[in-house]
Amino acid sequence: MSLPHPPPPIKLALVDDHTLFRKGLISLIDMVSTQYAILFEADNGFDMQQKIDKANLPDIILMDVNMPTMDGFAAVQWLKQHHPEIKVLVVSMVDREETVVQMIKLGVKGYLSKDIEPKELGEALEALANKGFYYTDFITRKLVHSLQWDETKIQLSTPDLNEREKEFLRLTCKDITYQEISEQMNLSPKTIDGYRNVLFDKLKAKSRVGLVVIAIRTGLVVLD
Amino acid sequence: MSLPHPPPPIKLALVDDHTLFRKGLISLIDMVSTQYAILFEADNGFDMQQKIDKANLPDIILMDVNMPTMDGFAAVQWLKQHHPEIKVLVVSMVDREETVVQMIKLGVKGYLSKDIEPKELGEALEALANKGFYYTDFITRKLVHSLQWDETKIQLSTPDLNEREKEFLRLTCKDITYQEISEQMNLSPKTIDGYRNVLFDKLKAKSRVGLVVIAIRTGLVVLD
DNA sequence: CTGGTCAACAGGAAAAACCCTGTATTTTAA
DNA sequence: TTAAAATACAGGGTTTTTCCTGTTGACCAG
Repeated sequence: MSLPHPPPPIKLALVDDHTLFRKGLISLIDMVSTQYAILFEADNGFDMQQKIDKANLPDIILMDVNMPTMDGFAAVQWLKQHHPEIKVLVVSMVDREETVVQMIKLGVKGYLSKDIEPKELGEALEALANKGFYYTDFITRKLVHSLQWDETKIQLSTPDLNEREKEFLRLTCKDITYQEISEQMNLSPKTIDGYRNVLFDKLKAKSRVGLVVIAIRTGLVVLD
Repeated sequence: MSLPHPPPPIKLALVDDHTLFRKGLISLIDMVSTQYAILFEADNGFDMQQKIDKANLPDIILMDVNMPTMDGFAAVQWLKQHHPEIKVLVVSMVDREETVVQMIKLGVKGYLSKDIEPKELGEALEALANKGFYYTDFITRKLVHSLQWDETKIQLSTPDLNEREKEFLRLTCKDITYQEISEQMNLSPKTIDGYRNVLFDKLKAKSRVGLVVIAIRTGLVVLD
C-alpha cells in the first residue's frame, strides 16, 4: 500500500523579454504557493518554441504581448496550433481594448495588467488551474465595450428599406446573378434593375460590390 | 441646519409577462433592501411604453426577453432610443449564447438567469446602482465563447493566399472596377483577370460578389 | 375626378465582368 | 541544369451589369 502522494505541482513557463520582470514574477509565485514548478523561461515566442519540451509540457504559460522576434500574438497562435491544451495567461503592460479582444479571440484563458496586486496573480493562477479560466471585470468590460462599439457602428445612418428591398439586398449578397434573383423574387429582371437603382441611391453605392460591402458593414445583411 | 436626508430610493420597474414571477420578484426585492421603489410593472414592451413617465423615469428596469406583443429586444432598443440613461437588467429563462450576446450588444447592463439565488439578485441591483453594470462569469463566458467561435469559423479551411492575392482581394471588396484595381496594383487589366480566376478557384466563388462575401465571412478581408 | 407618387416592367446600348486560349519571362524544385 | 510552376500579359468573345428613357396600372390626396 502506497503512501498518499503530494499533489503534483502545476507546471508553469514564462515568456517575457524583460528578465527582471520575469524573475520578479517567479519570486512572487514562489511566495504565494509552493504548488507551482517553473519549467522554463523564454525571451520571446521563438525562444519558447525552442525551449518547449513535448515530453514535459507546461500546464500554464504566462505570456507577454510585446516582445521582439516573435510577439505574444504569434506565440499564442503557434501554441494553439501545436499545443492547444496549454492554458495561456497574458500578463501585459498594454491594455488596449483591441489587444485584449484579439488575445481572447485567440483563446487565452486570462489577461492580467502588469500593475495588479500579487494577490490577484495568485488568484488568477489558481483559477486557471481549477476552473480553466480567469475572466475578470477588466476583460468583460473590454469585451462588452467592443461589442457595443460594433453595434453603434451599425446604427449610424442606415436608411430605411422596405421588406422587398431588404430581400433584394439579401439576395444581392449571394453568389448568384440578378437573373436568378429575379426568379427567386418572382419579378422581371427589369424590376430588379429598378431595385438595384434605388438601392444604389439609398446606400450611395456605385456597383453591386458596393451594395454588398455596405450591406454587410452596416448589418443590413448578415452573413450565415 | 437641515437634518441629513435619507438616501433617495432607487427607482425600479419590471417588464415581464408572468404576473406571478413579477410579484415574487418584488417581494424578494423588498426583502433584501428597503432602498428600492417599484415605479411600475408592465406585461410587455408595449405596455412599458404606455406606463413609462417621462417626468419620473426608473433608474433600473428588470426586463424579460420572451414576451408577447413587444419582446425584450424591441423594448431594449426602444429604451436605448428614447431613454438611454435607464439601466436594463435582463432576467430571463433563456440563456442561449446568441440571446445573451445580442442583449449585451444592445447595451443591457446585466443578464441574470431566472434560477439564481435571491442573494445574487440583490448583488446585481446594487452593482447596477453603484458601478452601473453587473457582468458575471456567466456573461463573460458567453461572450468569450461567441468570440472564439467567430474565430474558429474564420480558421476553418481558408486557403493560403500570397500577399499579392490578398491585396487583390482587399481591393476587390471595394466599390471600384477591376480597371481601377489594376491601376492601384500597377498591373495590366489582363493580369487582374488572372488573379480573379485564381481566386475564383481557390475560394470556390463564381463571381466577384462571391469573392467578396467569402473574403469577408472568412476574415480574409476586414471591412473598415 | 385628377394630378402625383409608386411598383412593375421594356427597349436599347454601353461598360464591366467573365472566360478561354496562348505566349514570354522568371522562379522554384528535383 | 532542366523541367515544372508561377507570374505577367494579350486577343477576342460571351454574359452580366449598369444606365437611360419611357409605359402601364394601382393607389392616394386634394
